[in-house]
Amino acid sequence: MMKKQLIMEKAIELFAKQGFEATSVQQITEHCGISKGAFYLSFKSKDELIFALVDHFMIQFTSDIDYLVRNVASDQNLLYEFYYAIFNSFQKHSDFGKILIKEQSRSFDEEFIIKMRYYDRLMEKTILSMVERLYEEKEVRDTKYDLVFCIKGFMSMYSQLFLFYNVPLDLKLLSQSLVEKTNLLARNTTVPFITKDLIQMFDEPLGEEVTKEQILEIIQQELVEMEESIEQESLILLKQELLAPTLPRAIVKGLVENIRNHPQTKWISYLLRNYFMV
Amino acid sequence: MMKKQLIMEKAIELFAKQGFEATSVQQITEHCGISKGAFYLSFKSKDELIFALVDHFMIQFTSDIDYLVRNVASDQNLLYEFYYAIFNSFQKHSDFGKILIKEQSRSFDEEFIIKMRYYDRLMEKTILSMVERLYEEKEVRDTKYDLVFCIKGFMSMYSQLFLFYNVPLDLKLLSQSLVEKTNLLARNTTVPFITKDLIQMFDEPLGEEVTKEQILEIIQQELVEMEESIEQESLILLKQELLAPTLPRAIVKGLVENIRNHPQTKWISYLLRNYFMV
DNA sequence: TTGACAATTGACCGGTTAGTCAGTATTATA
DNA sequence: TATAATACTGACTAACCGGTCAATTGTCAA
Repeated sequence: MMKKQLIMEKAIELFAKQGFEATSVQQITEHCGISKGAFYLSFKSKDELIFALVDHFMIQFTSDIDYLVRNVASDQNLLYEFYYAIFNSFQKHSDFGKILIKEQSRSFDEEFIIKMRYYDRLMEKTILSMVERLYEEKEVRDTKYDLVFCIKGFMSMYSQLFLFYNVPLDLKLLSQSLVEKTNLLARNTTVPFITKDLIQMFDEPLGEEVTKEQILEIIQQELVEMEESIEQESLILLKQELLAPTLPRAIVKGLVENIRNHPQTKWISYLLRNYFMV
Repeated sequence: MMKKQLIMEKAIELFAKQGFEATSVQQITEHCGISKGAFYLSFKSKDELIFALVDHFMIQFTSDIDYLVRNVASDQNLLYEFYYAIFNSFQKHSDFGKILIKEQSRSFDEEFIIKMRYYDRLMEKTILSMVERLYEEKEVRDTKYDLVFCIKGFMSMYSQLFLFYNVPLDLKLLSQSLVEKTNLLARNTTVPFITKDLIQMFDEPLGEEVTKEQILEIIQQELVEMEESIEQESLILLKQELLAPTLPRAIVKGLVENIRNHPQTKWISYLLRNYFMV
């Protein structure tokens, strides 16, 4: 399974430079120092690779930001921390960001569009919960969907600076600047455009919640590939808890926290956080 | 030359659905009901087709918006008219809009990137001049570049609604909503991020102005393909004026106005408006 | 009706691609 | 060390691509 990692890392570099279509499997394998056949031992097809890449990064990105929004204690700093984390992530994974922008060309690929829309809506959900936490209900009741839209607009607009110019940017100033803009819009907007009705017109309800069985399956799949570690032990305990709840909430929360920083289990941590509501 | 038109129209449909790379010349010609060879009578290559498409639409879009910003009399309405025109155009040409978004995947194609960056900067210039006209210099001196960025962000964010959902949207309300947001940001922002210095770091000076000779060449090229009309007569007079200025400004302005609404001469009208400064 | 010219066709070419598979090398096991 | 299982290789295939050009069809003046 180490090969999978290697291929993904090398493929990102090439995709970012040349785009997905323009990069051949041959090029990737040469860049990895392996044969073409070896590629197909790790991935069933070239498409499976790009999907794996998208999942790998979007899962990390989405669950990191969600964790942050749930766990920054001070309302005062939340918005700042949010923007900072977003752009820090864009900066760190700029190669993947480039791929994401380029591969909007795949927007005719049904599977791809559904996948992206799914992560997009998870992010929207997170932003919305942040907005609802930060501002008075009466203040933003009618305008909060516009606000979410504007925040996403700021994110996408300013992140282009990271992706297309290799200029070192002052993340702190940028975050401050966007905090001010967001607060201005949140506290003074009176003419909303995106109403709840409008949202519902193009948002079919977010696919039914992930079920216990699905989570168990993901856990099982992950367990077979893990070596002995705190994460593995935590995951086993969480699996038992999922089958038959016995542990106190505090312990469950701690276990979920244990697996939060491992890339392979981050997603499970996110799913369990939602499932156990800890 | 009628074939060219036909190919461009049919190609847009296919590109919007499938993307540029994924659409073969064969598919295009089949969709047009012509042979593959006939395609190469109108365009030297597949690339030349996409460049022609980009030029055709971006020229119209850019010069229409620029004309509007220069000619809406009332400052009161300008911003509203601006947004309305933008989204109206996105709605009308949503197929081309989709191509534009998808073909950011061509960002490794040097020629393409330069072309797009050129139109992007023309648009930025227009927006900046609007901002400078609408707001007090002392109010937006330090924040106007951020403001331009935010306006572009609003444009790109909300235009996605037109491109990805076939929902009839209330353009008037949307424009009003964005006017309010823009005014809020313009009048209250105190923490700028994009400074003039930063702009200059990634904006090499906008390519030297188009010269008189270049304009003459474009006019000449256009004249040979034109049938007798007011536009043709105006263009001939403007050509003479360019070679030896004799006419009063009012007449020049009128002649430039005459050729503004013809798709083929719109760009010339834009260039001459800048050249004669009328 | 003829013949010269222009417009149009589609089989064809060289090149590239994703994906396969028979065979080879490596490792683990007994 | 012998055997079995696994990991890996790279030549090969079938399909498709953009682009060409000899052959065919259409047009119109004489």
